[in-house]
Amino acid sequence: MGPDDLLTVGEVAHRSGFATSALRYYERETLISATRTAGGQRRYERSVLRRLAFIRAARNIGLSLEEVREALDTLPGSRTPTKADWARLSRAWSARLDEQIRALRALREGLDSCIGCGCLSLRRCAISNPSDVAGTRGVGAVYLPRRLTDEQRH
Amino acid sequence: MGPDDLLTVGEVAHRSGFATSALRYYERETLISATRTAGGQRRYERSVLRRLAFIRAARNIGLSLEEVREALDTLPGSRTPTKADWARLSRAWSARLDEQIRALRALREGLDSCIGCGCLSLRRCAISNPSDVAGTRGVGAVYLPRRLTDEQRH
DNA sequence: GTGGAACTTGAAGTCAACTTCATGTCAAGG
DNA sequence: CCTTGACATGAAGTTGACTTCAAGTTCCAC
Repeated sequence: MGPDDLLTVGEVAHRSGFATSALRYYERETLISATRTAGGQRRYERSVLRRLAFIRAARNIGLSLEEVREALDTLPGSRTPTKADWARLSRAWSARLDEQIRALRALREGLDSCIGCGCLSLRRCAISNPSDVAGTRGVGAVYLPRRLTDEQRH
Repeated sequence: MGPDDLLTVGEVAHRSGFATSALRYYERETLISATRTAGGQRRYERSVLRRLAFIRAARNIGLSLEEVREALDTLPGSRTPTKADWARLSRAWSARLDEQIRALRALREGLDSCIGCGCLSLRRCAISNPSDVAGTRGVGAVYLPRRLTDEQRH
């Protein structure tokens, strides 16, 4: 009956595009799971690949792992998730993307008017206003990612 | 002739919206500078406020401090930057914003088609494809920021 | 001239999402 | 049976952009 259909970390890493270290990290963070061989090595079911695809997609869209976990937790624990399950999760992203695009456009419009006067006024300029749309709390960019066009992978 | 027109860190912090710790950090990173009193306390010229407004705007748009530094370094060292100087720097952002919006729209379209089938296929789905548009190198989201609507400041 | 708020410093801590390292064990082809 | 590549672990390191801390100093209104 074949080799029991289970995948090693190396195989999962190769097929998912994640590093093995990332897979171990995701396991610690309870985003994925695996059975173990008698010797203690991980063995993954095929379904982990779709789960990892979801994780990558979510990360691409900008969700934190915490948010990914929350989403994954809404999957039925009893049965293998269906396409409809995944579609439901993905659908929620659409609104999020719309919102982000909207925010970006607003920022761009503000920028256009700022360029006209070169002001960047602390009080009037929407772009540089600290208490305005952008709540720069926490780490990193508020509106946009870095390195959008930097696609090298090692 | 008035109190010499110089600002303390506290004043600059209050008027710029940055924490004093951030101002010290920016100084270490040579993004801003200050003179000192006989006793060693910082005193800022008013022009630092516009510089900080630029920094905040750039951060809102998603530039790293490194990129901000590069931009600021193109300002003339000899004279006080004019509105035209600031406008020139801001203009460069417009293209960047356009690019980011474009990438977001592409992502959204891909998502729409993915929702249709619920696939998230590792091979076919543009959204979850590891080697596709998103080169998830470095830290954080590739396409989008987190916490876009989370505006609390403390 | 004094009290206390505001300032100074370097060092260390934080956060997310991993990666790297050192050291040791497992699995399977020859 | 043996070798060797793949795997295991916990601890520590990385990055960017700061914040927090401890301990001491300065400024200035009264």
